[in-house]
Amino acid sequence: MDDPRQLKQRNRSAKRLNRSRVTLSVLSEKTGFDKSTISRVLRDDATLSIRPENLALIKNVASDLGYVPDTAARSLRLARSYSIGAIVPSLQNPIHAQIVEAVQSTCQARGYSLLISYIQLEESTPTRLQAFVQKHRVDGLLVHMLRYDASFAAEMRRFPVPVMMVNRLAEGVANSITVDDRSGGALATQHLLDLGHRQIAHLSVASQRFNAHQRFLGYRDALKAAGVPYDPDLVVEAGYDFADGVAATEALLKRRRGGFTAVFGVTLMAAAGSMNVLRRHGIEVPRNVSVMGFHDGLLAQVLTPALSTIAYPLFELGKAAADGIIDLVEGKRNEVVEVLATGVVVPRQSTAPALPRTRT
Amino acid sequence: MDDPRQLKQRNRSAKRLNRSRVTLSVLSEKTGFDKSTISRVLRDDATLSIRPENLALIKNVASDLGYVPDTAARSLRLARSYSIGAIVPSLQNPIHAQIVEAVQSTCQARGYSLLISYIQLEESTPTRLQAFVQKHRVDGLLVHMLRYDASFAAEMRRFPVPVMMVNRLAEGVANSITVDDRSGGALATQHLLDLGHRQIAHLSVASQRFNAHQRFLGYRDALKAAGVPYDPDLVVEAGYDFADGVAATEALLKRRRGGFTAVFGVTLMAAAGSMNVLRRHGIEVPRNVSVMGFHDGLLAQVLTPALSTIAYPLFELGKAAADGIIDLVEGKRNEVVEVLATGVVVPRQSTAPALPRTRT
DNA sequence: CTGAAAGCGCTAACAT
DNA sequence: ATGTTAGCGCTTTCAG
Repeated sequence: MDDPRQLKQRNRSAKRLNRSRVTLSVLSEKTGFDKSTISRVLRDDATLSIRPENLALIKNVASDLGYVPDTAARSLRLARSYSIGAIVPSLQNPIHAQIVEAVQSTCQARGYSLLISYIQLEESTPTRLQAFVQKHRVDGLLVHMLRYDASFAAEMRRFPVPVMMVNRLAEGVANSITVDDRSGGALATQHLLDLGHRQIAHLSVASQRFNAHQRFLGYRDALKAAGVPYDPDLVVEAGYDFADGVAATEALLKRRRGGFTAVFGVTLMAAAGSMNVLRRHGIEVPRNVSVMGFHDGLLAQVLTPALSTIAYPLFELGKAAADGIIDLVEGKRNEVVEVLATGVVVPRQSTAPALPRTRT
Repeated sequence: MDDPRQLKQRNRSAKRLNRSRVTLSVLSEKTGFDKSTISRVLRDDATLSIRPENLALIKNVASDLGYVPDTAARSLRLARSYSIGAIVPSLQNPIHAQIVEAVQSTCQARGYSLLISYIQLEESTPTRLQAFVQKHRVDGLLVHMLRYDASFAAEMRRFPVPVMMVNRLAEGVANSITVDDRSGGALATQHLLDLGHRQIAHLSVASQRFNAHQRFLGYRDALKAAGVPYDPDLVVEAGYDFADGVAATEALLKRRRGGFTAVFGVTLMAAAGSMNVLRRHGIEVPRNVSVMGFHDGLLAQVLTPALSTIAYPLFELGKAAADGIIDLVEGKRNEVVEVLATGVVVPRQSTAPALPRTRT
């Protein structure tokens, strides 16, 4: 009864469909033990007691035959899938790509797989998210979005599985993980103040709903703390992209030609746009004007001059998100509200001490 | 019998686990029809004949209740999952991110979901890939890799599901979709030749196994066609990254100071590194030296001067890959070997006509 | 220390 | 024009 029996099943015909999967039943036939026993052995079920020799036998046969439990059957039986769903706008944005990678590796480390869906913001109605959850039986949902509206939050609460917002302020939604953009904005501004700059322009963002608005508040915090009066004329509402940085800086130059010695852009891209315009106008960076970005990335290093910026805890964000949602799923936590500290100033070539008496 | 019966199951207790799923059985109770009938209705099974009124009834109830078929049960029953696995090295690389997005949207459009796995090259043994396939029951596998070795190819052939290489030359592996890098390299070189350049340096790549080697061959093709003798001294073996571009260009400058009027980098990043070094040495781009990259992307537009480059059919690549693997899965094709044409020259500010008589 | 049985939700073959 | 049945591969009582 302990002896593995040899079964011949060499139907290696052209039909690959026929290729018999190694299931528990197969292992049962080979080893003589019951499916249920084998299942428990392979899952290291502590409640099972079995002779060490038999345990070893079963494990060996399983690994020799390359047994891999079937996720579908498992999900069906357990009514859960050991997978997490992530709603992501686009991976083109390296910020998101980096977060997603961290999420993925953390999930993997904790035995979950990650199912990514690129539902666009407009289409991401609760109904669609519900359907996604139900269809794939994901155990939890991570939502990265550019913004969200309030009615959304209400629906989120009565979701069949835990939901968590990533990198978004989420009033009304129970679980979220964000970064303290405000103190990040202050940090960036402080860096410029430390270099002696007093006329610091800020390329901001239109809506108060965006994260970036917090950076603006941090900008004001730092000015205030340094006793530098806030001048609304130095703030231009822009956006996240290169083109936004270009447009905002053009506007700034038109509005006050030369009346600033530094620019703090909301974004790497916006700052890059700014540098581009400055150079086109013959304004040298950092000699005449210093430029500071936000977020770190390849882009910052590749620009000439390399962009000074704030390192943003993207990896930590992704990891915390994955850990958070899995904790929720496993009931290890009932609520997750985390605010990560922003990173650190990464000084590079785009910022330099303010020229004394520069009042062009 | 046609009348929907009202069932009370309002156990909206704190336990969300209890929240009863809408399954075929539930629909069966509500409508009075059998599960199997409902299943066939909902899948628009052509072999089923049913009264239009009943069909409508069933469909309505299903949608009212928000029925969503359970993927796990379906996979188990059908022994397939309607999902495609993708083995990707990293999404940090925007090239990959873009391809993956195209793959994803194409899969979605054809009713498949995409399961991404970041198995690293070193870990991507056939055994691991097998396990991945078996575990998730993916119907097909898309493999993006930086390189592969020959033994790999052999194992690939007897996989339980179709496998396809994306953007890799794959001798031995049946299915692949690649881009004609060679003519792309020729195109890039031709652009510089057209501008009057004759001393065109090329930052190449070390191994012949890389795609980029094809670009080098294209470079030689174009030179030959133009009757410009190939000078090995103008070719520096580098790599894909910014730092590689920096190092290679430094080497080039040391080797022959000024003996070239243009640089063709294998990559956007390498070209960016090159521009950086050139500027540091006081060599103006494009006035003194023109620089040409390969692949298009945000990066190219953001650099100053904006980088001239070759648009690469990234989206098409992803789409063709997804379509190919799904065709294989569905038996619509038995083999997929596609080579896409490279894109087109995107001229920007980093290339300009060669100065006449520049023989520094 | 181990086995038998039931059932998750679905679909396909075979009944009516 | 619809219903019945069986079973995909797994885990969980409950019995020995």
